Amino acid sequence: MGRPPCCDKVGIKKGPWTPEEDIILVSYIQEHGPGNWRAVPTTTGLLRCSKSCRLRWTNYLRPGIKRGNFTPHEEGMIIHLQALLGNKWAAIATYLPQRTDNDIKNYWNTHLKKKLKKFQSGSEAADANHQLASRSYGESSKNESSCIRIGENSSVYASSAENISRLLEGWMRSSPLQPNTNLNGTSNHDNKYYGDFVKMIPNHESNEVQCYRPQNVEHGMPCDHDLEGMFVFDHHHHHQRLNSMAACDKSSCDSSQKGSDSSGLIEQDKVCFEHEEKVKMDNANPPLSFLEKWLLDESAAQVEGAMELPPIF
DNA sequence: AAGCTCGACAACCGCGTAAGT
DNA sequence: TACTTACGCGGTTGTCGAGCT
Repeated sequence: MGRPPCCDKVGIKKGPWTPEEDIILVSYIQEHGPGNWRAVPTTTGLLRCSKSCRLRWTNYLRPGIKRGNFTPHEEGMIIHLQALLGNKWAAIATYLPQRTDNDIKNYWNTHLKKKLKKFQSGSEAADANHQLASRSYGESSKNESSCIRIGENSSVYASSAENISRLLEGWMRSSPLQPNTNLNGTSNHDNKYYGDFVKMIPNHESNEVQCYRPQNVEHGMPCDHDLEGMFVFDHHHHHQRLNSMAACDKSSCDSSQKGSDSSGLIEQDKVCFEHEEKVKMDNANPPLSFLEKWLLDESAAQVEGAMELPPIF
C-alpha cells in the first residue's frame, strides 16, 4: 500500500475562495505551518481538496507576497530569466521572492508576451528579449531614487497582505495568543506563523501595510534581507544582488534538477542570503556565471544605451 | 441602459516526479 | 522493488470587471 488517497472528489467545492474559507485555512497554517496539505481538508473541515488549499496558500494567502504593479526592474528580470530558463516559472519565481510563479506566469502571458511581440515587430526578433529587458532595467535605474519602499505604493500590497490582515484582525482580537509569545509551553515553531501575520497589520492612518517578518522563517518564505533587497534597490545593491543571484543560479542548479520543493527554495534562499552577506562583507569579485554576466552586461549596457532606445510602450 | 468584447487573474487540470508503504 | 499517492509545476480555463458601442 502507498499513501492514503488525497481526497475523494465527491463533495469537493470548487471556484473562488470565500473570506471564511481563507480564515480557516490561514488559522490552520498558523497553527501547523504549511505542508501536509492532505491533512488540511480533513482537519479543518474545508470542502476543498488539498491541492486547492496548497494553491490558495502559495498563490494568495502566503504573507510577503507582492501583488500587481510589476516594476520595470521586475519586468526586466522576468524577461531575462524567461529567455534564459524558458517557461520555468517556479525557477523564475525564486529570483523574485515576493512573486508567485502563477503571478509571473500570468504577467508574462498577459503583458510581457504582448510587449515582446510588439517590440519584435519593430526590431530584430532574436534580440527582442534582450533589448526589452535592457529597457526595463533602464527605466528602473532612471527612477529618481531608484528605490522601491513599502508603503510608498501601498496598493501593491493591498490585495493580499491587507486583505488577510483584515481577515485576521477579527480573529486575533478574539485570540488570547500574542505574537511571538509562548504561553502554553509549546515550541516557538507553533507560533511563528502567527507572528508573521501580526506583523502584516496595515497602518490605516498612513494607509501603509507593515510587512515585517521575523528572520529565518521557514516553509518557503524569503527572509527579511531578501525583502529588503527587493524593496530597496540601488545600482550598487543591484550589482551585489546580481552577484548573489548568479551564485544562487550556480548553487541551485543541482537542487533544481532534483526538483524544487518549498524547502529547496528556502535552502536556496539561505544560500542566496549567505552569499549576499558575504559579498557585502568582503566586497569581493567572485567569478561570473553566464547569468550574472548577462545581467551585469545588460545593466551596464542600459546605462550607456537606455536613453537612446525608442519608447515602445 | 443594455449588450458585447477584451483584459486580468484566480483557480483548475493533467502530468511528471518524489516519497511512503 | 513495485505500487500507489502526494506534491509541485506548467498549461489552460473560467469568472469578473472595465471599457466600448
